[in-house]
Amino acid sequence: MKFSTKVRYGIRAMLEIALNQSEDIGVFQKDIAINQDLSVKYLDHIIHSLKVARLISNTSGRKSGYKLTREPENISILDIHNAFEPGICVIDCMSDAVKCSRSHHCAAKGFWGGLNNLVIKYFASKTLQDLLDDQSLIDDQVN
Amino acid sequence: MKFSTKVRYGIRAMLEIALNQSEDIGVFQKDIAINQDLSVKYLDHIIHSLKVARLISNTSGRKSGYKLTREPENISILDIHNAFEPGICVIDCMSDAVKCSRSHHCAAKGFWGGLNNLVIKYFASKTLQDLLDDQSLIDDQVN
DNA sequence: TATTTATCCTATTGTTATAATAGGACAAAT
DNA sequence: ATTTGTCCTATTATAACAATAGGATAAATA
Repeated sequence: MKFSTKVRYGIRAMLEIALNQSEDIGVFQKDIAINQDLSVKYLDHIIHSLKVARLISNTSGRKSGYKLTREPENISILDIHNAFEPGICVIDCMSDAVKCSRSHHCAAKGFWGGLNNLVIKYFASKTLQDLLDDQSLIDDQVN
Repeated sequence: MKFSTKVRYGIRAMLEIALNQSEDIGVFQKDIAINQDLSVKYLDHIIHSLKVARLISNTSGRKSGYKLTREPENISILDIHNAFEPGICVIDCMSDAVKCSRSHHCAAKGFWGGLNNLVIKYFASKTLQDLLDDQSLIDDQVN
């Protein structure tokens, strides 16, 4: 059970934008790549997904940089996750397209369903602002 | 984020044994395969892992069938999970073999760590007996 | 003792999802 | 006119996982 690299990088990219955006200018893809040790090319895909999900934008085109479309406290980690995945689903027979013929008399179904709900709830409860607060604590410790 | 087929089948195999074992005789691999729609050959691997983890045994050799080594209320789903996986680890940098050089100043670390603990706690809190109880409820509904 | 057969063991193949790279088009800024 | 940050699509690598396969072993039983 592992979360994908895209989700992990997506969170880091969002953090990077949140930390470095300012009123007049956003954050360049290149700078995100440098600060987060990612290839600019690979970051292409990450940025694209975040844009499609309308979590970031670069309204005035090139050279404007990327900014968050909402306040960090209004962006949940579930929002970020779902920019890359169709949703949270710990096993296939949890999804709508149920294949398992035994699902109606499956004793394990309740167990997996409970886990799925737990994970969704956790992702939904944490916001980008929470991670920014964590970042502040870390930075304080260093200084 | 998906749990492996082996873990899912492992839980089902354990349920099958718990439901059908008796004082004098255990459950045959072949019968588990038939009842759970799995190939006998694939079940080989599942059974092997469960044996190595000492969750089941067939002490008197062939024809004795498999029995649980402990009471269902003393077997957690985490025990079953860990018969197939080295442990629960939602992202690689959670593992002991930490590769990520940014881990000491990573703002996302707390988020992932919290999730990891949550999932472990859930797996540890549920026992095979809980699933047997669920099974009883399901069976009651049918009758 | 020969045969059956459930289990045991190891190797191999098939399959899929993911990670990452690559090449170039486009359009705004200078 | 040229630069360059972004945009778009295709392709390749890679690795983990799912599943099959073939045969060895040893206990039961005929």
